[in-house]
Amino acid sequence: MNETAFAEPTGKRERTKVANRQAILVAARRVFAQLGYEAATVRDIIRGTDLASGTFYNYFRSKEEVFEALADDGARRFRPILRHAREHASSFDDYLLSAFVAYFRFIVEDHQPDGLPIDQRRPHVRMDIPEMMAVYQEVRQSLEDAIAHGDAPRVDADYLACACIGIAQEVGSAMLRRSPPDIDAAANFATGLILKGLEGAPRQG
Amino acid sequence: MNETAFAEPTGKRERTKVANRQAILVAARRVFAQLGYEAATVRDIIRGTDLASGTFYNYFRSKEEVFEALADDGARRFRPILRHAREHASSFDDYLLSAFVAYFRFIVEDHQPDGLPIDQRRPHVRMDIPEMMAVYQEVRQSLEDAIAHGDAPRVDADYLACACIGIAQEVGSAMLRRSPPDIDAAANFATGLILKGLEGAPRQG
DNA sequence: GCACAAGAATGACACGCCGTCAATTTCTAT
DNA sequence: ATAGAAATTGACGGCGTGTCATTCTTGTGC
Repeated sequence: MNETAFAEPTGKRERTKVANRQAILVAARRVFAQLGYEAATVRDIIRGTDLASGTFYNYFRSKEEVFEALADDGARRFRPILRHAREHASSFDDYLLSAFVAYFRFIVEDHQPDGLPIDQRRPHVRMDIPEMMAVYQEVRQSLEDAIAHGDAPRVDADYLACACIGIAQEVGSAMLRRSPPDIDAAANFATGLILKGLEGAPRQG
Repeated sequence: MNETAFAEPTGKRERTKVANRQAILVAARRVFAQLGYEAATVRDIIRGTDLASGTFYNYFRSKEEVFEALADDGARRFRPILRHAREHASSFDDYLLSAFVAYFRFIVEDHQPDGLPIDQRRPHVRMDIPEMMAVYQEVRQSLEDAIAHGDAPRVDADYLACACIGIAQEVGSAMLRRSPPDIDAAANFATGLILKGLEGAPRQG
C-alpha cells in the first residue's frame, strides 16, 4: 500500500490537512502584513481561505499561535543559513560577517509587502519562540567555540551573544528605515564593532 | 486668590482630575505587573480605583494608552539622568559607562514586583513612544558630538546609537535573568565592547 | 444663599471577537 | 456498500470594549 516507504503525502485526509494549514499560514501572513498584528482578527485570517471559522481552531489555538508559527518558520529557514556560515567560514571574522549579512538579508526579505509586520510593536527576535531560542543558542555556541579555540578573547559568551543579537536587531531595524537598505554596509559596521570590541581582551592559549 | 502666582492645583475640579489620573496610573502599574500586559483588562485597572468603568475613558483612550503613559513617565525620568551623565562626564568613555549604568539601574528598578512587565512580549525600548524617541535622539546627539570633537572615531552615528541601544536592551535583559543582577559587570562589558569597537577607526582632527 | 450652566462620573448597553460544540459532511477501511 | 473515524461547519455563550443618556458635582453670577 505504501508506495513510498517513508514519504508523507499519503491519503487525501493528510493532504488536505497539510493544504489547509498552509492556506491558513498564507492568509495569516497577508492579513498580518495588511492590518498589523494587533488589528488582525482570527476571522480576518479565516476569511482569506475557504474554511469556516471553527476550522481555524483545528490547526491553531489562537492568533498568537499562528504568528508564532510564521515566526518559527522564519527562524527555521534562518538556522541552516547560520550553520552553513559557521561551517564554511575561513575565520571568526568571516563567520561574524556572513552571519550578519545572512540576518540582514533575511529581514529585508521578510519586510516585503507580504511579509510579517516588522515594526516597533513586535520585536524581531522573540526569545519565547522555541526556534528563536535555538538561534540564540547557536550564536552563543559559536562564540563559545571561538573563545575556546582562541579565535575570540575570553569574554562572557552569554553577554556577547546578547550583544550580537541586540546589534543585529537595532542596526537591522535602522537599515530597513533607509532606502535603499545597504546590507553590506550595515553588516560591515556590525562586524567591525564587535571585532574591534574584542581586540585586546585576553585570549585562551 | 492665587496664592502661588503660577502654581497648578487650583480648584477642586482640577485637583480631583489630577488625583484620578494618578490613581489610574498607579492601579494600571500594579495590574500590568500582576497580570502582564495582554491579560490585563481596562476593567481590572479601574477596579483598582474607586471610579466607574466609563470614567477610565475620560482619562485614557485605551489600555494601550495607559501603558504608553507609564512607559512615557519612565522615559521622562530617565532622560535627565542621561543628560546629567553627559554633562558631568570627564571623558567619552566615562559618559558611555555612566549611561549604561544609569540604564541598567533603571530597568532593574522597573523590574520590581510592582514594575512594568519587562518580558519578551513588550520590548524595553518602544520607539513609537515620543519620550523614548527623544532618548534615542539624545544618545545619537551625544555620539555625534563625541565624533565631531574627535573623542570618538568617524562612524555612522545613527548605526552606532542603534547598536548602543540594542546592546543595552539585550545585555540588560540577560543581566536581569541572572541573580543577583550585576549592574557594574554588565555596564563594563557593554562599555568595553563599544570603546574597543571604536578604537582604530579614523577620527576627526 | 440660590439657581443655573458646564463639566465630570456613572453604569447599562450594543457591538465585535473569541473559542466551543453538537450536528453534519467527508474520508477510510473492511 | 457500510460503519466508524476524522474533519468541517456555523450558531452560540461569554467576555471585553467603548459609548452615551442620565445623574451628580463644581464653579459662577445674582
